[in-house]
Amino acid sequence: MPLVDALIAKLETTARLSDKDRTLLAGLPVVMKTLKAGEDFVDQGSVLDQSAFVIEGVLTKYQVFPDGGRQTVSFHFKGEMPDLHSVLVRRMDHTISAIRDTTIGVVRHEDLRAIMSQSSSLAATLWRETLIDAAIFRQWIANNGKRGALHGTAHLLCELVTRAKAVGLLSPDGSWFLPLTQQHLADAGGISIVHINRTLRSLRQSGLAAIDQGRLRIFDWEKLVALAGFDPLYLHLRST
Amino acid sequence: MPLVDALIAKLETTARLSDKDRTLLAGLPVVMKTLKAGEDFVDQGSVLDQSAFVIEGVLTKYQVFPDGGRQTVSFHFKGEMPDLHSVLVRRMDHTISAIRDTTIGVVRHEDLRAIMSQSSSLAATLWRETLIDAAIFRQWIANNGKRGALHGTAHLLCELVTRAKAVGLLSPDGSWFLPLTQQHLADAGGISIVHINRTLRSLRQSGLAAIDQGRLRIFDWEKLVALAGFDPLYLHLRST
DNA sequence: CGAAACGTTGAGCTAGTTCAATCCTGGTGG
DNA sequence: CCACCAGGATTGAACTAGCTCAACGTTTCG
Repeated sequence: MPLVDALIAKLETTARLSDKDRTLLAGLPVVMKTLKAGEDFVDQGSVLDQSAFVIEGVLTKYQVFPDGGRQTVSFHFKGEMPDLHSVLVRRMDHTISAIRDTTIGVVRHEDLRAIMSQSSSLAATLWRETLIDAAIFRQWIANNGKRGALHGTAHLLCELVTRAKAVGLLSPDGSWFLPLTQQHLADAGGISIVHINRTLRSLRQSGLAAIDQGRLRIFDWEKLVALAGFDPLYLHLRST
Repeated sequence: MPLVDALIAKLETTARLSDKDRTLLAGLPVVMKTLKAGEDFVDQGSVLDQSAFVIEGVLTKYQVFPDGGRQTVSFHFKGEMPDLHSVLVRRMDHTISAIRDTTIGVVRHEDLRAIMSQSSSLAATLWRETLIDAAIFRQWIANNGKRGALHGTAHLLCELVTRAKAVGLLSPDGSWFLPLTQQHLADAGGISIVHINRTLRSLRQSGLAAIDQGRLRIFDWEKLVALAGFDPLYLHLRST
């Protein structure tokens, strides 16, 4: 299976691609690269001339503060491009690293620009991806702000499961080998690892969802959605 | 002064516009509209066929939760387009309203698409604007997450002053008639109005900044920046 | 002047933190 | 096969940040 298929499949969860656009994407020169768990591959402050998409694994984007604190601002799964924005905004305000061993496909900005200039609908599709990322950021502002730990964590889980499902990462029984530790969830929510642990316990004890041995199981999707106030509209998935 | 000048001036704070792009923008059909303080002009869930930019006044973007809670996700000043993304992502996941009496310029998506198809550099400039908005969202995730009330509020003030200065909203003495009440700041930070009040008091008592009678005065920019951990890089202003 | 909106403060409560200890679980060397 | 180790998960206890309720002060404006 060609490397770009992960990217194409992801784009098709939110947009309709023309045959021409699919062909242009398929012709994109891609260099495959493997990252070790915990490896940074884009540094805060650096300038890029290439972007990457996830082929297999998980990436995270985070900021580091002067005092050493860390705020995670996104997670990226199969097919997603965490640094697509670097095509137009070259200096990075965050670090991107691999959460576990991850395979990415690297494409040069030059080549991306070339296919976008050949198809304005493809350019629009890529722009639209970054706008959906922005909508996700808006939800995360609420997760870390008004929602508070319990509702915010529930919302995050709803979102991650919905996104993972869209690109076919869930097991047939609906569970998911969630590739995140409690530390990762804590860094995303801006809360302590102790508190994320207690928040997850609360979700488990109310029979909504549980993570055990790395596997996320949703027991009561309706109730979890209600608790989170989750409306998948902002993800703009074609299937919902 | 033509209505679009506010938009053009704002775009030029972050991008270089060609004569052609400036001409295209200047030819954009704009309908001026005035909004009363507190008036919603885009509703959560609605579908738009037009976008707006601020001519004079302030807009805010916020989400409303099932329980009636509210999370503000952005403020918009002169020249900014809070719903530019609606060109590609039509259904709104948030409400936009005027904070005080505000004049906006409304442009049809159709006309925006037309000028973008005539100039790919103009299209890129507009796309880039939405990417900078996304970078601001990332900072707000941190403001409401890891930074906490004091550091997060300091960071927000640094950002707002920097943005206001870029479009010439500061008085000659460096102060600014901040068009936000403590309630607005609280909704942005996801904290209570009582707590924002105490946070501002703390900033005032440490001699960093004070808001009195609607006027924001920065006493010690260096210290405020240090407290906030503010690095204006993410705003991508040409002047810094 | 009076009303409405905004700002300020105290007091008691709740959510979330830090520190520290303990417990799994999976992997590795002998 | 087992002992050991490292990273992650879990818990208790004491502490801090932030919330709610309620009262009161101040500014603005008709």
